[in-house]
Amino acid sequence: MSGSGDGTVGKALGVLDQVAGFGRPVRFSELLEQSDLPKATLYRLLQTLTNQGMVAYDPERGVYSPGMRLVRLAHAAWAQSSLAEVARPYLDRLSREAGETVHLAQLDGGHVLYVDKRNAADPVEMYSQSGKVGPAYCTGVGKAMLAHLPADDLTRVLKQQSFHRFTPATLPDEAALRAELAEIREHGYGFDREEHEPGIICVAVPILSGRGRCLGALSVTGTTTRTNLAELERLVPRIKAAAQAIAEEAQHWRFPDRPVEAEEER
Amino acid sequence: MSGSGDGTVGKALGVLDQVAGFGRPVRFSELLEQSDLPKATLYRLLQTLTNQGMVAYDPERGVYSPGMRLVRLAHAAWAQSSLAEVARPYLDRLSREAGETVHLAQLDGGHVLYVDKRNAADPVEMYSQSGKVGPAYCTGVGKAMLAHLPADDLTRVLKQQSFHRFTPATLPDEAALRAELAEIREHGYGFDREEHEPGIICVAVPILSGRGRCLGALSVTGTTTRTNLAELERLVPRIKAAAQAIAEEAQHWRFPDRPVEAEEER
DNA sequence: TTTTAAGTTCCATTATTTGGAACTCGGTTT
DNA sequence: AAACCGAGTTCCAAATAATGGAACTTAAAA
Repeated sequence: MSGSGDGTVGKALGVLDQVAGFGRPVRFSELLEQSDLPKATLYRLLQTLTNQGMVAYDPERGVYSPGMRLVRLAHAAWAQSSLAEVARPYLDRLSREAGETVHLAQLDGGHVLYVDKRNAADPVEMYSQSGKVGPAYCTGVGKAMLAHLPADDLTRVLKQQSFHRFTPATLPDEAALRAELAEIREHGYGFDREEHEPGIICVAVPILSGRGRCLGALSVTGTTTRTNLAELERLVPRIKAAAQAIAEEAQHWRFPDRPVEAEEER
Repeated sequence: MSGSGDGTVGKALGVLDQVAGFGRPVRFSELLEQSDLPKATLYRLLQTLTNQGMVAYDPERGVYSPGMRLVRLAHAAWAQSSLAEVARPYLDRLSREAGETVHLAQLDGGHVLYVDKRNAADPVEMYSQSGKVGPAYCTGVGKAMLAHLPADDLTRVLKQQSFHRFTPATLPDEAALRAELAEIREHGYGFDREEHEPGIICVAVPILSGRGRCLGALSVTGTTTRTNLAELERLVPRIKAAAQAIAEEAQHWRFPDRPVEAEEER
Protein backbone atom coordinates (compact mmCIF):
# COMPACT_ATOMS: atom_id res chain seq x y z
CA MET A 1 0.00 0.00 0.00
CA SER A 2 1.16 3.49 -0.79
CA GLY A 3 0.91 5.21 2.54
CA SER A 4 2.83 2.86 4.77
CA GLY A 5 6.43 3.44 5.52
CA ASP A 6 6.63 7.17 6.05
CA GLY A 7 6.04 6.97 9.75
CA THR A 8 3.05 8.49 11.38
CA VAL A 9 2.39 10.94 8.62
CA GLY A 10 2.33 8.18 6.05
CA LYS A 11 -0.12 6.21 8.10
CA ALA A 12 -2.36 9.20 8.59
CA LEU A 13 -2.39 9.92 4.89
CA GLY A 14 -3.13 6.29 4.25
CA VAL A 15 -6.20 6.61 6.42
CA LEU A 16 -7.14 9.72 4.52
CA ASP A 17 -6.94 7.82 1.26
CA GLN A 18 -9.05 5.11 2.76
CA VAL A 19 -11.73 7.56 3.78
CA ALA A 20 -11.68 9.21 0.39
CA GLY A 21 -11.67 5.86 -1.36
CA PHE A 22 -14.97 4.81 0.09
CA GLY A 23 -16.78 7.30 -2.03
CA ARG A 24 -19.32 7.83 0.69
CA PRO A 25 -19.40 8.73 4.37
CA VAL A 26 -18.00 5.83 6.31
CA ARG A 27 -18.23 4.40 9.84
CA PHE A 28 -15.31 3.94 12.11
CA SER A 29 -15.89 0.22 12.23
CA GLU A 30 -15.87 -0.06 8.45
CA LEU A 31 -12.50 1.61 8.30
CA LEU A 32 -11.27 -0.55 11.10
CA GLU A 33 -12.05 -3.85 9.48
CA GLN A 34 -10.49 -2.77 6.21
CA SER A 35 -7.39 -1.50 7.93
CA ASP A 36 -4.59 -3.34 9.60
CA LEU A 37 -4.11 -0.61 12.15
CA PRO A 38 -5.17 -1.39 15.70
CA LYS A 39 -8.38 0.18 16.87
CA ALA A 40 -6.85 2.79 19.15
CA THR A 41 -4.33 3.87 16.56
CA LEU A 42 -6.87 4.27 13.81
CA TYR A 43 -9.09 6.12 16.20
CA ARG A 44 -6.43 8.61 17.15
CA LEU A 45 -5.36 9.16 13.58
CA LEU A 46 -8.92 9.91 12.61
CA GLN A 47 -9.20 12.35 15.48
CA THR A 48 -6.08 14.12 14.38
CA LEU A 49 -7.22 14.27 10.78
CA THR A 50 -10.61 15.47 11.87
CA ASN A 51 -9.47 18.36 13.93
CA GLN A 52 -7.08 19.25 11.16
CA GLY A 53 -10.01 19.53 8.80
CA MET A 54 -8.67 16.81 6.52
CA VAL A 55 -11.64 14.64 7.26
CA ALA A 56 -15.05 15.76 8.37
CA TYR A 57 -16.92 13.96 11.08
CA ASP A 58 -20.68 13.98 11.12
CA PRO A 59 -21.68 13.47 14.75
CA GLU A 60 -25.32 12.99 13.85
CA ARG A 61 -24.58 9.87 11.89
CA GLY A 62 -21.19 8.97 13.22
CA VAL A 63 -19.51 8.93 9.83
CA TYR A 64 -16.34 10.29 8.35
CA SER A 65 -15.79 11.84 4.96
CA PRO A 66 -12.97 13.72 3.30
CA GLY A 67 -12.70 17.23 4.65
CA MET A 68 -13.06 20.59 3.06
CA ARG A 69 -9.50 21.53 3.81
CA LEU A 70 -8.60 19.25 0.96
CA VAL A 71 -10.58 21.34 -1.44
CA ARG A 72 -8.77 24.44 -0.31
CA LEU A 73 -5.39 22.79 -0.67
CA ALA A 74 -6.27 21.27 -4.01
CA HIS A 75 -7.27 24.64 -5.28
CA ALA A 76 -3.71 25.76 -4.65
CA ALA A 77 -2.33 22.59 -6.19
CA TRP A 78 -4.44 22.89 -9.27
CA ALA A 79 -3.72 26.55 -9.76
CA GLN A 80 0.02 26.32 -9.51
CA SER A 81 1.58 22.93 -9.45
CA SER A 82 -0.42 21.44 -12.22
CA LEU A 83 0.11 22.37 -15.78
CA ALA A 84 -3.54 23.24 -16.04
CA GLU A 85 -3.16 26.96 -15.74
CA VAL A 86 -0.44 27.18 -18.32
CA ALA A 87 -2.01 24.67 -20.64
CA ARG A 88 -5.50 26.08 -20.69
CA PRO A 89 -5.28 28.10 -23.88
CA TYR A 90 -3.49 25.31 -25.70
CA LEU A 91 -6.16 22.84 -24.72
CA ASP A 92 -8.80 25.21 -25.95
CA ARG A 93 -7.15 25.55 -29.28
CA LEU A 94 -6.36 21.89 -29.64
CA SER A 95 -9.92 20.86 -28.94
CA ARG A 96 -11.21 23.42 -31.40
CA GLU A 97 -8.84 22.26 -34.09
CA ALA A 98 -9.30 18.58 -33.48
CA GLY A 99 -12.99 18.68 -32.77
CA GLU A 100 -12.49 15.87 -30.29
CA THR A 101 -12.11 15.49 -26.58
CA VAL A 102 -8.74 16.61 -25.27
CA HIS A 103 -7.17 15.51 -22.00
CA LEU A 104 -4.37 16.92 -19.94
CA ALA A 105 -3.00 14.46 -17.42
CA GLN A 106 -0.20 14.14 -14.90
CA LEU A 107 1.13 11.22 -12.92
CA ASP A 108 -0.01 10.83 -9.35
CA GLY A 109 1.76 7.96 -7.74
CA GLY A 110 1.37 5.17 -10.23
CA HIS A 111 -1.87 6.49 -11.63
CA VAL A 112 -3.02 8.90 -14.24
CA LEU A 113 -4.63 12.00 -12.89
CA TYR A 114 -6.75 13.94 -15.30
CA VAL A 115 -5.98 17.54 -14.63
CA ASP A 116 -8.04 19.19 -17.29
CA LYS A 117 -10.29 18.27 -20.13
CA ARG A 118 -12.09 19.77 -23.07
CA ASN A 119 -15.19 18.01 -24.04
CA ALA A 120 -16.22 18.49 -27.61
CA ALA A 121 -19.49 19.87 -26.26
CA ASP A 122 -19.99 20.77 -22.63
CA PRO A 123 -17.82 22.95 -20.40
CA VAL A 124 -15.62 21.91 -17.51
CA GLU A 125 -16.59 21.59 -13.89
CA MET A 126 -13.41 22.00 -11.96
CA TYR A 127 -13.62 19.29 -9.33
CA SER A 128 -16.12 17.03 -10.94
CA GLN A 129 -14.11 16.50 -14.10
CA SER A 130 -10.55 17.10 -13.17
CA GLY A 131 -9.32 15.21 -10.19
CA LYS A 132 -10.36 11.90 -11.57
CA VAL A 133 -7.82 9.13 -11.64
CA GLY A 134 -7.36 6.33 -14.11
CA PRO A 135 -4.95 3.48 -14.73
CA ALA A 136 -1.59 4.28 -16.28
CA TYR A 137 -0.83 1.05 -18.10
CA CYS A 138 -3.80 1.13 -20.44
CA THR A 139 -4.47 4.74 -21.28
CA GLY A 140 -2.80 6.86 -23.88
CA VAL A 141 -1.66 9.55 -21.50
CA GLY A 142 -0.56 6.95 -18.97
CA LYS A 143 1.67 5.11 -21.37
CA ALA A 144 3.07 8.30 -22.82
CA MET A 145 4.16 9.37 -19.36
CA LEU A 146 5.47 6.01 -18.28
CA ALA A 147 7.55 5.85 -21.44
CA HIS A 148 9.45 8.91 -20.39
CA LEU A 149 10.03 8.08 -16.76
CA PRO A 150 13.56 7.45 -15.46
CA ALA A 151 14.28 3.73 -15.38
CA ASP A 152 14.17 3.29 -11.62
CA ASP A 153 10.98 5.31 -11.20
CA LEU A 154 9.43 3.26 -13.95
CA THR A 155 10.29 0.00 -12.26
CA ARG A 156 8.74 1.23 -9.05
CA VAL A 157 5.62 2.45 -10.78
CA LEU A 158 5.15 -0.71 -12.80
CA LYS A 159 4.94 -2.62 -9.53
CA GLN A 160 1.78 -0.67 -8.79
CA GLN A 161 -0.04 -1.53 -11.97
CA SER A 162 -2.79 -4.07 -11.67
CA PHE A 163 -2.92 -5.14 -15.31
CA HIS A 164 -6.59 -5.71 -15.06
CA ARG A 165 -7.91 -6.59 -18.51
CA PHE A 166 -10.57 -4.03 -19.24
CA THR A 167 -10.88 -5.12 -22.87
CA PRO A 168 -9.35 -7.77 -25.11
CA ALA A 169 -6.85 -5.17 -26.26
CA THR A 170 -5.54 -4.34 -22.79
CA LEU A 171 -1.85 -5.08 -22.50
CA PRO A 172 -1.68 -8.17 -20.31
CA ASP A 173 1.59 -7.78 -18.43
CA GLU A 174 4.69 -5.81 -17.71
CA ALA A 175 6.66 -7.29 -20.59
CA ALA A 176 4.10 -6.26 -23.19
CA LEU A 177 3.88 -2.83 -21.64
CA ARG A 178 7.65 -2.35 -21.61
CA ALA A 179 7.81 -3.24 -25.28
CA GLU A 180 5.10 -0.72 -26.06
CA LEU A 181 6.82 1.93 -23.97
CA ALA A 182 10.03 1.49 -25.95
CA GLU A 183 8.08 2.10 -29.11
CA ILE A 184 6.41 5.18 -27.71
CA ARG A 185 9.77 6.51 -26.62
CA GLU A 186 11.02 6.07 -30.13
CA HIS A 187 8.15 7.79 -31.90
CA GLY A 188 7.43 10.40 -29.29
CA TYR A 189 3.77 9.50 -29.15
CA GLY A 190 1.52 6.57 -28.44
CA PHE A 191 -1.96 5.21 -28.88
CA ASP A 192 -4.68 3.79 -26.79
CA ARG A 193 -6.11 1.05 -28.98
CA GLU A 194 -9.33 0.43 -27.07
CA GLU A 195 -7.24 -0.81 -24.19
CA HIS A 196 -9.27 0.83 -21.48
CA GLU A 197 -12.74 1.11 -22.93
CA PRO A 198 -14.11 -0.64 -26.00
CA GLY A 199 -14.65 1.78 -28.85
CA ILE A 200 -12.47 4.49 -27.31
CA ILE A 201 -9.16 5.24 -28.95
CA CYS A 202 -6.69 8.03 -28.48
CA VAL A 203 -3.34 9.39 -29.40
CA ALA A 204 -1.16 10.82 -26.66
CA VAL A 205 2.01 12.85 -26.46
CA PRO A 206 4.20 13.44 -23.41
CA ILE A 207 4.99 16.91 -22.16
CA LEU A 208 8.72 16.96 -21.56
CA SER A 209 10.76 19.60 -19.83
CA GLY A 210 13.93 20.94 -21.39
CA ARG A 211 15.99 18.32 -19.59
CA GLY A 212 13.65 15.55 -20.65
CA ARG A 213 11.74 15.20 -17.41
CA CYS A 214 8.14 14.17 -17.95
CA LEU A 215 5.71 16.79 -16.72
CA GLY A 216 2.49 15.34 -18.04
CA ALA A 217 0.76 14.30 -21.21
CA LEU A 218 -1.78 15.47 -23.74
CA SER A 219 -4.20 13.31 -25.61
CA VAL A 220 -6.90 13.55 -28.22
CA THR A 221 -9.60 10.97 -27.85
CA GLY A 222 -12.19 9.66 -30.26
CA THR A 223 -14.48 6.74 -30.85
CA THR A 224 -13.93 3.97 -33.36
CA THR A 225 -17.25 4.80 -34.98
CA ARG A 226 -16.18 8.35 -35.72
CA THR A 227 -12.48 8.16 -36.35
CA ASN A 228 -9.51 5.79 -36.48
CA LEU A 229 -5.90 5.61 -35.48
CA ALA A 230 -4.55 6.87 -38.78
CA GLU A 231 -6.69 9.95 -38.57
CA LEU A 232 -5.70 10.60 -35.00
CA GLU A 233 -2.08 10.12 -35.96
CA ARG A 234 -2.41 12.98 -38.37
CA LEU A 235 -2.94 15.25 -35.36
CA VAL A 236 0.36 14.31 -33.79
CA PRO A 237 2.33 17.31 -35.06
CA ARG A 238 -0.22 19.69 -33.62
CA ILE A 239 -0.35 17.88 -30.33
CA LYS A 240 3.42 17.79 -30.16
CA ALA A 241 3.56 21.50 -30.85
CA ALA A 242 1.09 22.16 -28.06
CA ALA A 243 3.02 19.91 -25.69
CA GLN A 244 6.24 21.66 -26.44
CA ALA A 245 4.69 25.08 -26.06
CA ILE A 246 3.24 24.08 -22.71
CA ALA A 247 6.56 22.70 -21.51
CA GLU A 248 8.31 25.83 -22.66
CA GLU A 249 5.88 28.10 -20.94
CA ALA A 250 5.81 26.05 -17.76
CA GLN A 251 9.55 26.46 -17.68
CA HIS A 252 9.37 30.20 -17.94
CA TRP A 253 6.34 30.51 -15.77
CA ARG A 254 8.61 30.60 -12.80
CA PHE A 255 7.80 32.75 -9.87
CA PRO A 256 5.18 35.29 -10.83
CA ASP A 257 7.32 37.15 -8.31
CA ARG A 258 4.52 38.80 -6.46
CA PRO A 259 2.88 36.13 -4.30
CA VAL A 260 -0.40 37.11 -5.93
CA GLU A 261 -2.41 37.53 -2.71
CA ALA A 262 -3.87 40.88 -3.62
CA GLU A 263 -6.17 40.70 -0.67
CA GLU A 264 -5.42 40.46 2.98
CA GLU A 265 -7.32 37.84 4.82
CA ARG A 266 -5.58 35.39 7.11
CA MET B 1 -1.14 28.69 13.67
CA SER B 2 -3.63 26.03 12.78
CA GLY B 3 -1.53 22.96 12.33
CA SER B 4 0.47 22.86 15.52
CA GLY B 5 -0.62 20.66 18.32
CA ASP B 6 -1.60 17.46 16.64
CA GLY B 7 1.80 15.93 16.85
CA THR B 8 3.78 15.04 13.80
CA VAL B 9 0.81 14.83 11.54
CA GLY B 10 -0.28 18.32 12.51
CA LYS B 11 3.16 19.67 11.83
CA ALA B 12 3.32 17.96 8.47
CA LEU B 13 -0.04 19.37 7.47
CA GLY B 14 1.11 22.75 8.68
CA VAL B 15 4.01 22.53 6.28
CA LEU B 16 1.61 21.51 3.56
CA ASP B 17 -0.47 24.59 4.21
CA GLN B 18 2.63 26.67 4.10
CA VAL B 19 3.63 25.28 0.73
CA ALA B 20 0.15 25.78 -0.64
CA GLY B 21 -0.03 29.25 0.86
CA PHE B 22 2.88 30.53 -1.13
CA GLY B 23 0.87 30.38 -4.29
CA ARG B 24 3.96 29.51 -6.26
CA PRO B 25 6.75 26.95 -6.21
CA VAL B 26 8.91 27.61 -3.20
CA ARG B 27 12.47 26.95 -2.08
CA PHE B 28 13.40 25.01 0.98
CA SER B 29 15.12 28.01 2.47
CA GLU B 30 12.06 30.18 2.03
CA LEU B 31 9.97 27.71 3.93
CA LEU B 32 12.65 27.42 6.55
CA GLU B 33 12.86 31.07 7.38
CA GLN B 34 9.10 31.39 7.60
CA SER B 35 8.82 28.34 9.80
CA ASP B 36 9.82 27.79 13.37
CA LEU B 37 10.74 24.20 12.73
CA PRO B 38 14.43 23.31 12.80
CA LYS B 39 16.07 22.72 9.49
CA ALA B 40 16.38 18.97 9.73
CA THR B 41 12.80 18.55 10.86
CA LEU B 42 11.36 20.67 8.12
CA TYR B 43 13.53 18.85 5.67
CA ARG B 44 12.33 15.44 6.71
CA LEU B 45 8.71 16.49 6.76
CA LEU B 46 9.03 17.77 3.23
CA GLN B 47 10.61 14.52 2.18
CA THR B 48 7.78 12.58 3.68
CA LEU B 49 5.16 14.78 2.10
CA THR B 50 6.96 14.58 -1.20
CA ASN B 51 7.13 10.85 -1.46
CA GLN B 52 3.54 10.73 -0.34
CA GLY B 53 2.61 12.88 -3.30
CA MET B 54 1.20 15.62 -1.12
CA VAL B 55 3.82 18.02 -2.35
CA ALA B 56 5.67 17.86 -5.61
CA TYR B 57 9.38 18.52 -5.80
CA ASP B 58 10.91 19.88 -8.95
CA PRO B 59 14.51 18.73 -8.93
CA GLU B 60 15.39 20.93 -11.88
CA ARG B 61 14.63 24.06 -9.98
CA GLY B 62 14.74 22.80 -6.43
CA VAL B 63 11.27 23.98 -5.53
CA TYR B 64 8.25 22.51 -3.82
CA SER B 65 4.62 22.93 -4.73
CA PRO B 66 1.40 21.31 -3.61
CA GLY B 67 1.08 17.82 -5.01
CA MET B 68 -1.37 16.24 -7.35
CA ARG B 69 -2.53 13.78 -4.75
CA LEU B 70 -4.40 16.67 -3.25
CA VAL B 71 -6.39 17.08 -6.41
CA ARG B 72 -7.37 13.46 -6.33
CA LEU B 73 -8.38 13.63 -2.71
CA ALA B 74 -10.25 16.86 -3.21
CA HIS B 75 -12.19 15.27 -5.99
CA ALA B 76 -13.46 12.76 -3.48
CA ALA B 77 -14.12 15.48 -0.93
CA TRP B 78 -16.00 17.61 -3.36
CA ALA B 79 -18.05 14.75 -4.70
CA GLN B 80 -19.21 13.35 -1.41
CA SER B 81 -18.52 15.31 1.69
CA SER B 82 -19.52 18.62 0.35
CA LEU B 83 -23.07 19.51 -0.29
CA ALA B 84 -22.16 20.34 -3.85
CA GLU B 85 -23.41 17.17 -5.43
CA VAL B 86 -26.76 17.33 -3.71
CA ALA B 87 -27.12 21.05 -4.11
CA ARG B 88 -26.29 21.29 -7.77
CA PRO B 89 -29.81 21.27 -9.19
CA TYR B 90 -31.00 23.71 -6.57
CA LEU B 91 -28.19 26.08 -7.37
CA ASP B 92 -29.07 25.86 -11.01
CA ARG B 93 -32.66 26.70 -10.36
CA LEU B 94 -31.91 29.45 -7.89
CA SER B 95 -29.53 31.18 -10.22
CA ARG B 96 -32.02 30.95 -13.04
CA GLU B 97 -34.80 32.39 -10.91
CA ALA B 98 -32.73 35.08 -9.28
CA GLY B 99 -30.67 35.98 -12.31
CA GLU B 100 -27.78 36.74 -10.01
CA THR B 101 -24.68 34.98 -8.82
CA VAL B 102 -25.34 32.16 -6.38
CA HIS B 103 -22.85 30.72 -3.93
CA LEU B 104 -22.73 27.52 -1.96
CA ALA B 105 -20.24 27.64 0.89
CA GLN B 106 -19.13 25.55 3.83
CA LEU B 107 -16.91 26.27 6.79
CA ASP B 108 -13.31 25.17 6.64
CA GLY B 109 -11.61 25.88 9.90
CA GLY B 110 -12.56 29.42 10.67
CA HIS B 111 -12.94 30.37 7.05
CA VAL B 112 -15.53 30.29 4.36
CA LEU B 113 -14.89 27.84 1.59
CA TYR B 114 -16.76 28.41 -1.60
CA VAL B 115 -17.81 24.99 -2.73
CA ASP B 116 -19.82 25.83 -5.79
CA LYS B 117 -20.98 28.84 -7.66
CA ARG B 118 -23.33 29.91 -10.42
CA ASN B 119 -22.45 33.04 -12.23
CA ALA B 120 -25.07 35.57 -13.13
CA ALA B 121 -25.84 35.85 -16.79
CA ASP B 122 -23.75 38.97 -16.76
CA PRO B 123 -20.96 37.91 -14.44
CA VAL B 124 -19.22 40.41 -12.27
CA GLU B 125 -15.63 39.92 -11.37
CA MET B 126 -15.46 39.08 -7.72
CA TYR B 127 -13.30 37.37 -5.21
CA SER B 128 -15.07 34.07 -4.85
CA GLN B 129 -14.41 30.97 -6.87
CA SER B 130 -15.02 27.40 -5.96
CA GLY B 131 -12.14 25.97 -4.00
CA LYS B 132 -11.25 29.39 -2.77
CA VAL B 133 -11.45 30.46 0.81
CA GLY B 134 -12.66 33.76 2.13
CA PRO B 135 -13.15 35.42 5.49
CA ALA B 136 -16.14 34.37 7.59
CA TYR B 137 -16.78 37.54 9.56
CA CYS B 138 -17.57 39.79 6.63
CA THR B 139 -19.32 37.68 4.04
CA GLY B 140 -22.96 36.76 3.88
CA VAL B 141 -22.42 33.04 3.85
CA GLY B 142 -19.79 33.30 6.56
CA LYS B 143 -22.02 35.16 8.96
CA ALA B 144 -24.98 32.92 8.23
CA MET B 145 -22.91 29.90 9.18
CA LEU B 146 -21.31 31.47 12.22
CA ALA B 147 -24.73 32.45 13.48
CA HIS B 148 -25.75 28.84 13.66
CA LEU B 149 -22.64 27.40 15.22
CA PRO B 150 -22.74 25.90 18.73
CA ALA B 151 -21.62 28.48 21.28
CA ASP B 152 -18.26 26.92 22.08
CA ASP B 153 -17.36 26.32 18.45
CA LEU B 154 -18.29 29.90 17.73
CA THR B 155 -16.04 31.22 20.43
CA ARG B 156 -13.16 29.19 19.08
CA VAL B 157 -13.79 30.30 15.53
CA LEU B 158 -14.14 33.95 16.41
CA LYS B 159 -10.62 33.81 17.82
CA GLN B 160 -9.41 33.10 14.30
CA GLN B 161 -11.03 36.07 12.66
CA SER B 162 -8.74 38.89 11.74
CA PHE B 163 -11.35 41.65 11.52
CA HIS B 164 -9.40 43.29 8.78
CA ARG B 165 -11.44 46.23 7.49
CA PHE B 166 -11.88 45.59 3.82
CA THR B 167 -14.37 48.40 3.44
CA PRO B 168 -15.92 51.06 5.66
CA ALA B 169 -18.85 48.73 6.23
CA THR B 170 -16.80 45.82 7.54
CA LEU B 171 -17.79 44.91 11.06
CA PRO B 172 -14.92 46.09 13.20
CA ASP B 173 -14.83 43.64 16.07
CA GLU B 174 -16.20 40.59 17.78
CA ALA B 175 -18.88 42.52 19.66
CA ALA B 176 -20.37 43.98 16.52
CA LEU B 177 -20.25 40.62 14.85
CA ARG B 178 -21.93 38.85 17.75
CA ALA B 179 -24.74 41.37 17.69
CA GLU B 180 -25.21 40.81 13.98
CA LEU B 181 -25.12 37.05 14.42
CA ALA B 182 -27.91 37.23 16.98
CA GLU B 183 -30.00 39.10 14.49
CA ILE B 184 -29.27 36.62 11.75
CA ARG B 185 -30.22 33.78 14.07
CA GLU B 186 -33.51 35.48 14.72
CA HIS B 187 -34.46 36.12 11.10
CA GLY B 188 -32.92 33.05 9.63
CA TYR B 189 -31.00 35.03 7.05
CA GLY B 190 -28.41 37.75 6.82
CA PHE B 191 -26.86 40.31 4.53
CA ASP B 192 -23.48 41.32 3.36
CA ARG B 193 -23.71 45.09 3.14
CA GLU B 194 -20.56 45.73 1.11
CA GLU B 195 -18.55 44.43 4.02
CA HIS B 196 -16.03 42.50 1.97
CA GLU B 197 -15.95 44.25 -1.37
CA PRO B 198 -17.32 47.69 -2.20
CA GLY B 199 -20.36 47.51 -4.40
CA ILE B 200 -20.98 43.84 -3.69
CA ILE B 201 -23.98 42.94 -1.57
CA CYS B 202 -25.66 39.66 -0.82
CA VAL B 203 -28.28 37.86 1.14
CA ALA B 204 -27.41 34.54 2.70
CA VAL B 205 -29.26 31.69 4.34
CA PRO B 206 -27.81 28.86 6.40
CA ILE B 207 -28.36 25.23 5.48
CA LEU B 208 -29.38 23.51 8.68
CA SER B 209 -29.71 19.81 9.34
CA GLY B 210 -32.77 18.40 11.04
CA ARG B 211 -31.13 18.72 14.44
CA GLY B 212 -30.08 22.28 13.73
CA ARG B 213 -26.46 21.62 12.84
CA CYS B 214 -25.10 24.00 10.27
CA LEU B 215 -24.03 22.24 7.10
CA GLY B 216 -23.30 25.23 4.93
CA ALA B 217 -24.88 28.32 3.47
CA LEU B 218 -26.42 29.66 0.30
CA SER B 219 -26.23 33.19 -0.93
CA VAL B 220 -27.44 35.35 -3.77
CA THR B 221 -25.07 38.13 -4.64
CA GLY B 222 -25.48 41.31 -6.61
CA THR B 223 -23.98 44.71 -7.10
CA THR B 224 -25.26 47.97 -5.68
CA THR B 225 -25.58 49.34 -9.17
CA ARG B 226 -27.92 46.61 -10.24
CA THR B 227 -29.91 45.72 -7.16
CA ASN B 228 -30.35 46.55 -3.49
CA LEU B 229 -30.89 44.85 -0.18
CA ALA B 230 -34.67 45.10 -0.28
CA GLU B 231 -34.78 43.39 -3.62
CA LEU B 232 -32.45 40.65 -2.47
CA GLU B 233 -34.53 40.22 0.64
CA ARG B 234 -37.49 39.39 -1.54
CA LEU B 235 -35.61 36.26 -2.62
CA VAL B 236 -35.28 34.97 0.91
CA PRO B 237 -38.24 32.59 0.80
CA ARG B 238 -36.89 30.93 -2.30
CA ILE B 239 -33.41 30.66 -0.91
CA LYS B 240 -34.75 29.26 2.32
CA ALA B 241 -36.76 26.72 0.40
CA ALA B 242 -33.68 25.66 -1.52
CA ALA B 243 -31.62 25.47 1.67
CA GLN B 244 -34.19 23.33 3.33
CA ALA B 245 -34.51 21.05 0.34
CA ILE B 246 -30.76 20.63 0.23
CA ALA B 247 -30.56 19.85 3.93
CA GLU B 248 -33.39 17.37 3.59
CA GLU B 249 -31.81 15.63 0.67
CA ALA B 250 -28.37 15.60 2.22
CA GLN B 251 -29.95 13.83 5.15
CA HIS B 252 -31.46 11.17 3.00
CA TRP B 253 -28.54 10.93 0.67
CA ARG B 254 -26.95 8.40 2.93
CA PHE B 255 -25.04 5.58 1.52
CA PRO B 256 -25.73 5.16 -2.18
CA ASP B 257 -25.13 1.61 -0.98
CA ARG B 258 -23.08 0.50 -3.88
CA PRO B 259 -19.58 2.00 -3.40
CA VAL B 260 -19.87 3.29 -6.96
CA GLU B 261 -16.44 2.04 -8.12
CA ALA B 262 -17.68 0.50 -11.33
CA GLU B 263 -14.15 0.11 -12.51
CA GLU B 264 -11.40 -1.98 -11.07
CA GLU B 265 -8.10 -0.25 -10.81
CA ARG B 266 -6.12 -0.19 -7.62
C1' DT C 1 41.84 29.00 -3.98
C1' DT C 2 38.85 30.59 -0.23
C1' DT C 3 34.30 31.88 1.31
C1' DT C 4 29.54 31.54 1.71
C1' DA C 5 25.06 29.83 1.34
C1' DA C 6 21.86 26.02 0.46
C1' DG C 7 20.76 21.60 1.07
C1' DT C 8 21.57 16.95 3.16
C1' DT C 9 22.92 13.41 6.54
C1' DC C 10 24.09 11.64 11.29
C1' DC C 11 22.94 9.91 15.75
C1' DA C 12 22.27 10.04 20.75
C1' DT C 13 18.48 12.13 23.19
C1' DT C 14 13.74 12.96 23.76
C1' DA C 15 9.05 12.92 23.08
C1' DT C 16 5.37 10.65 20.61
C1' DT C 17 3.15 6.97 19.04
C1' DT C 18 1.65 2.50 20.01
C1' DG C 19 -1.79 -1.06 21.04
C1' DG C 20 -3.65 -4.43 24.45
C1' DA C 21 -6.92 -4.09 27.57
C1' DA C 22 -10.26 -2.05 30.24
C1' DC C 23 -14.17 1.03 30.21
C1' DT C 24 -18.48 3.55 28.76
C1' DC C 25 -22.72 4.01 26.63
C1' DG C 26 -27.05 2.84 23.88
C1' DG C 27 -29.61 -0.52 22.57
C1' DT C 28 -31.19 -5.41 22.53
C1' DT C 29 -31.91 -9.95 24.50
C1' DT C 30 -32.92 -13.19 28.28
C1' DA D 1 -34.40 -5.77 35.62
C1' DA D 2 -30.36 -7.70 34.86
C1' DA D 3 -27.20 -9.39 31.63
C1' DC D 4 -25.40 -8.81 27.16
C1' DC D 5 -23.56 -6.88 23.08
C1' DG D 6 -21.21 -4.08 19.76
C1' DA D 7 -19.46 0.30 18.69
C1' DG D 8 -16.76 3.72 20.21
C1' DT D 9 -13.54 5.80 23.60
C1' DT D 10 -9.86 6.19 27.08
C1' DC D 11 -5.54 4.57 29.63
C1' DC D 12 -0.74 3.82 30.32
C1' DA D 13 3.76 1.43 30.27
C1' DA D 14 6.67 -0.16 26.50
C1' DA D 15 8.36 0.53 21.98
C1' DT D 16 9.28 3.37 18.37
C1' DA D 17 9.75 7.27 15.72
C1' DA D 18 10.68 12.20 15.69
C1' DT D 19 13.95 15.55 17.06
C1' DG D 20 17.53 19.02 16.27
C1' DG D 21 22.41 20.42 16.99
C1' DA D 22 26.16 19.87 14.50
C1' DA D 23 28.90 18.17 10.97
C1' DC D 24 29.18 17.33 6.10
C1' DT D 25 28.54 18.05 0.92
C1' DT D 26 27.84 20.54 -2.97
C1' DA D 27 27.51 24.41 -5.92
C1' DA D 28 28.04 28.83 -6.70
C1' DA D 29 30.38 33.49 -5.52
C1' DA D 30 34.37 36.22 -4.23
